Amino acid sequence: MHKKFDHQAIEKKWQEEWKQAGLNDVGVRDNDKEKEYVLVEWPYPSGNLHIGHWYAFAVPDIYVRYQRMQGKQVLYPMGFDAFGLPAENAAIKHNKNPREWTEQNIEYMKTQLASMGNAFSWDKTCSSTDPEYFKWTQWMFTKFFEEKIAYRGKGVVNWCSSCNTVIANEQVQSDNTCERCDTEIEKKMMPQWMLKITDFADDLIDDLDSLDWPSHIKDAQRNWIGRSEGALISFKLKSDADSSIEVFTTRPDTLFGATYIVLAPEHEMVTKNKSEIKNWDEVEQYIKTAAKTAEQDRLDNTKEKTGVKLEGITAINPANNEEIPVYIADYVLAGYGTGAIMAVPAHDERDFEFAKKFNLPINFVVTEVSEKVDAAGALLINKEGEVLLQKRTKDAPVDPGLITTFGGNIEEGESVVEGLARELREELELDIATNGSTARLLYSVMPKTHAGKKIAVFLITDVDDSALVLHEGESIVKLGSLKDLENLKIQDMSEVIERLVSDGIQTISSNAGTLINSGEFSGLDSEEAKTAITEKVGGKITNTYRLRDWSIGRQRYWGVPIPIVYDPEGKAHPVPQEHLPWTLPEDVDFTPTGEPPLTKSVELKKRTEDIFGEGWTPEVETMDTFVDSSWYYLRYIDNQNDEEFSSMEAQKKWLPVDLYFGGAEHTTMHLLYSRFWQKALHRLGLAEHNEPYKRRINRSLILGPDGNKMSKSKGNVIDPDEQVKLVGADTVKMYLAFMGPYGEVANYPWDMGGIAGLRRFLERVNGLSEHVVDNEDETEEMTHQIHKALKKVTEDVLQFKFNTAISALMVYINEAEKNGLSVQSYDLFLRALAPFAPHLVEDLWADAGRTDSIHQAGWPAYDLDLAADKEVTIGVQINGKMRGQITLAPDATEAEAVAAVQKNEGLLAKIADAEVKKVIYVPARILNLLVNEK
RNA sequence: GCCCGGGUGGUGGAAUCGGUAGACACGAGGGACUUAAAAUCCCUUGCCUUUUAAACGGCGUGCGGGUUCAAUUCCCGCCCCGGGCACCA
Repeated sequence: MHKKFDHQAIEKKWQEEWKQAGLNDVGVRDNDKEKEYVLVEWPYPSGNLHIGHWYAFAVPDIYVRYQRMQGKQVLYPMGFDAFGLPAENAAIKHNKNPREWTEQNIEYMKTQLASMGNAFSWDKTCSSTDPEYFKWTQWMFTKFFEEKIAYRGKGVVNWCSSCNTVIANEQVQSDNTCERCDTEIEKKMMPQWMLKITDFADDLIDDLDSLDWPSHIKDAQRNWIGRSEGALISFKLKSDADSSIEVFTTRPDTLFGATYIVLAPEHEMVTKNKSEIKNWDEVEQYIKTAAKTAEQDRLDNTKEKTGVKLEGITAINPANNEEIPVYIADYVLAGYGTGAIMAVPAHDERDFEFAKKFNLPINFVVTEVSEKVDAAGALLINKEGEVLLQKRTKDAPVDPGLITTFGGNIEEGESVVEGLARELREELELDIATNGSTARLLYSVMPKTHAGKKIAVFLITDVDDSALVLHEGESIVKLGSLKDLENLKIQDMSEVIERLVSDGIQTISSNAGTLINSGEFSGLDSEEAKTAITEKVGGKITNTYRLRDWSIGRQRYWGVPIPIVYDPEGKAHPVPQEHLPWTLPEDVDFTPTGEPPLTKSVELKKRTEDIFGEGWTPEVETMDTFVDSSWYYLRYIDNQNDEEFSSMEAQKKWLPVDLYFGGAEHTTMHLLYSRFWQKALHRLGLAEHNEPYKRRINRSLILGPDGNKMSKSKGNVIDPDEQVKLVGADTVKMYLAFMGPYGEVANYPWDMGGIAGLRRFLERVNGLSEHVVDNEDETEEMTHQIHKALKKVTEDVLQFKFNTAISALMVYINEAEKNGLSVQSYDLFLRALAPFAPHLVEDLWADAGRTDSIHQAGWPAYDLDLAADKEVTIGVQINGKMRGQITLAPDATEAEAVAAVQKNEGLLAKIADAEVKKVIYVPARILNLLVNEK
């Protein structure tokens, strides 16, 4: 009889034992082994471990323990990201110093973390609030300051009135609210400490190629950085030959079509030219209104365009020297590009909208022509812009405005154009016959896409003398009269355009194509024209980015003080290294007032004057906590070093991080910031590597049992401490690992029944010793089974498919309980389970008389021959239908397979006397017999 | 609108260089043990037709087509869900 599975006793015993033995410390013990740096995001010490922490730390621990057993020296550090608002808010509430609250929480959380029984390298820990840590955060900041990577900028910032601080763009949610407290964000103009992340934008995009990250994370970062390739072009002002407006455009090829200029309302040119502007009152009024309009409303692109013309100011289009008007409009953003655009209404939808409203000229300068046609629908619009027929079916009578399906049925031998032409003619004939059609004048303007495909567009001037334009995908233009649709000929697009324009019809398209109406550049295609035209007008090919510089100043207390002091003239100076850490003063009232709490510190002011002299003042802002976490992986590896933040030697040994597990929410924040930080250090010669993380795995979310995100208000929170007490750490860990593959973009609901299943499994493991037989008494099949399981587990763990790895162990135990397993196999099985259920397995290992730790016993190697199946059952198909199965050696020949069928009565009966024409046999997969049907 | 993912039993999920769909687990149903319950063990469990039962057969991986001896897997079109970006010139 085996002993009871007393998880509480086992966990306590072995956690203590491992700690005593320093089993999980990295130390120097394994210095000669291959290194592997496995990183998980350090937690904020909120004082309570939640199930997400378990998922984040305990599941990767399987991989860590596996690699250690494989003989690697694995660094798996844990620390605390402990600055930030919750501590400060708690401090306000309890009238304590946030440090006290934080340190208490860290101590408590350490005990919770210990309950996981993870193989954390506690000898390599660090915490962001430790002065020995933030001393280096400050030191790096001063280096960045010296190199102008950190600078005092002035700009529009996101202000959260509830947190009483500035927050970064990345921390503003899509509905313009604060990430922390959901308060609506206001825009404020303030001096700001900034980090020049935009300087690294190209590298941040280009170096993604070298990283072994899931492509969706790379895509998200590229998207976030938002590089646009284009040109800067100067437009001279007519009123004042010396001044000009610079615009950014991605389409310099359309310069000849630029019929006006639009500036953002905040553009400096506006106030600078106040005296020139005749309608200043109106302009000023518009600027005021625009400033008041919430960012959100401005971003609502369904809203009708607004703007005001700057009377008295005109610009010269450098391509054709034409005089064009200048507007201000809020659809142009001050913070992107130059805050000014050249408007090309013929080839940009937004400009088109604006031009329509203000009755501005539209010049077509690009056509799309190609030989390829493949249409999916049709649209007919009359002169008034009313939709008469759109994608309608053949049988339905014409119902103006009705949207149904049309087209697509191309008959054999017809080209797509011919087919559509025929169908359209039939439609119209039917229409005229049945309804005495109203569809006399039909025009089409169809720059839209439908389901990702450009759809066909028809243009018909009237029934007797019609023109037809087909237009699809990248390009195509065909023109003909309705009478001879069969004899369509490709004609010059300019003819179509002229006709469209003379008829007052605009067809706008933002696609590339061939230039028309562009002087010497007509006939070039867009790509060639971009550089040629830019060159001609003295413009500059350049990139622009969506990414803004990182504003890191926070007007709160509990953060790293920005190590800057100002001389009596107000010039900023970095605090020299000898005075670091530049600590937080204690004499502060941190009740939020909107003023940084450090402003009122007498101690800080006195310290500054004592060191630097009278009249010197300290910087009173603290740093964004994302700064702290931008370099923690560098500190872990050399956490005792008081000479450097991290020695080159340590960096060479440990970096880059081999594997970084973390949450999807950090994709465009922490992950981007720390890549930037590493690159900045690298540029300064302080870091060995250019990228911090070689491989990244984003994990999914654990949902409540009801399938919703866990939250106190929903009452669906699973408390890990409670679960651990109930079923044990090993069970909780294995259950989390068993839910589904790790690192997928899928969220798993917690299932009470599911966790009970894992507990049952471990109970069976606990009793497995009763099924152990002498080595020579194990069946061949069972020897095969253990090696097969080992192979599967080994392969799956490397791919983070812990769920199927566990499944393989379950399959094995099902067999072992039935058929018995040898002493040898029991040993192998325990070792394979060790990373998953470290406590129980260690205990069973000791029970089996072993005095070493199973975690140092080495990963069980499998024998490929033993793991291979001796025979396989394959499906037999007759004419492609599954009709039975046969069992063969995996490498059986076709003749052997057919012979097996001959011996199978059921299958023979199905073939009967039909003639077998062909045999398709894929060894170990399928046998398909093609026979003549009788 | 653009860019990524993803749709498989009652549930979580297996299986994709095309080759017996539903491993493993949960849940459910039935049985054993028990005075009883819990726990444990055994059996059944994609759907449909038929049947005491089974066999046989048919259908089945979001929908509609296609390629193939063979499609969850490849191709075309569509629908739905999740994530990122978005008046970014």
